[in-house]
Amino acid sequence: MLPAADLMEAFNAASARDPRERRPRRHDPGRRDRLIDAALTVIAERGVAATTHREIARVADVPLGSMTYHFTSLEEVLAAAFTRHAESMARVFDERLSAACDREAAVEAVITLVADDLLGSSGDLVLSVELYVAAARNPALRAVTQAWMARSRTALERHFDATTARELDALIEGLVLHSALSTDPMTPEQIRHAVHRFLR
Amino acid sequence: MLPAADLMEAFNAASARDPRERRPRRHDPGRRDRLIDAALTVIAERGVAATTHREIARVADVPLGSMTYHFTSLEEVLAAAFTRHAESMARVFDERLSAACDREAAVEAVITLVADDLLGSSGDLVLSVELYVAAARNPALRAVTQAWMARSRTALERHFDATTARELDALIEGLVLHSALSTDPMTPEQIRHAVHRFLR
DNA sequence: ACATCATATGTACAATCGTACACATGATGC
DNA sequence: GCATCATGTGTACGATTGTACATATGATGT
Repeated sequence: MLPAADLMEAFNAASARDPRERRPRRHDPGRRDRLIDAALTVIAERGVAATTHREIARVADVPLGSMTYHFTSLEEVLAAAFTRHAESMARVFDERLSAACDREAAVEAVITLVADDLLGSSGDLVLSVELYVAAARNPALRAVTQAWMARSRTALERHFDATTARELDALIEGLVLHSALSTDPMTPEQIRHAVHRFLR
Repeated sequence: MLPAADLMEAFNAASARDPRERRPRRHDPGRRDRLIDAALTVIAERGVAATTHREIARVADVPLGSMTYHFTSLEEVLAAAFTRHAESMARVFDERLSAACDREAAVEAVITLVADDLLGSSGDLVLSVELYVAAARNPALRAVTQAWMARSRTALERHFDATTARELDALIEGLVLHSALSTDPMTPEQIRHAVHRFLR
């Protein structure tokens, strides 16, 4: 066990440094990327409303000034963060569906997508809803969501006709959102039932 | 045409009163209700993030102090506003479905619900998504959404079995949200097609 | 008539915010 | 080596916020 003095020193160095001493300059390439990730963490945990320069900087453990150096405004941070989130979501979508070789496999891919990927991480779900709200009032973010939706629809069209793809996309959206907001989320079996019913 | 002086006077009286003169006291029963409506207006137009005491007071044309008199906190305002919104939505749901006397009419009711009621007023849609986000971090609001979902499901169960009701509820959610976020919203015909396909 | 008190109004205050900006430092190209 | 400048760091400032609170007024019951 460490002496109390050492604990205090470690504590100060890690999080609550003595404000009188300047923190050592760090060589930190890719800090901008880390800040975007930190922004996503904050948005998921606290919401866009609580996402401030200072909070992101605290999570990323960088001084406040670093935010204004890497981003010209808070809007730019949010745009970068949501763009990364949408890209990440779309990639999962692409991968699942391009791995399916026939229609039956595609149906299974959709079920896995909803039950595992989308409902599995509550953080991603919250991020998506936060994005929807933010997009309602920010044209740049609206473009992000539309690109994302177009991409997921295209992925579905590898296996389904255009009309089915669009309807299925909506069903997925509904199943995920509805399930996530409910006290008793739908089980994978219920998801499977709903998808099969629609595609039967 | 009014003289400029009269215009100025009207302007001052209506919105930008001379701060030196105290505004006349108004007998205003039901002001609390009006404030909740004003809050809903602000949330729909500017978002929860921009919903402040001062902005609501401005929209309702009451002094700031009136907000803190009628509500102990901003959270209470939001809770009251979203509760009213959910109640209003649920009522529409109830009315449409209780008016249907057989299953065929119920299907038509669902289609009307989505295509007309839900997609018709973009304000209500925005309010719903704002509520979802707010509910993600506020237990009181989560209870509001859950009560709302339970009620709409019950309304559907007047005409459909429990499993179908739940799946249909999710589909409705997806169709509305998906359609609203898209550049080209689904047409009533497309909505009809999707619902019929699911319930066929 | 008049006292009471729920309601209405105006203002102050500390906290927090986005952003600007001055200064420090070391990686990099020459 | 060494100058340069991209990057890192600390701090200040005006604006806005939620909330508290002092004061004003008229509807209501007696």
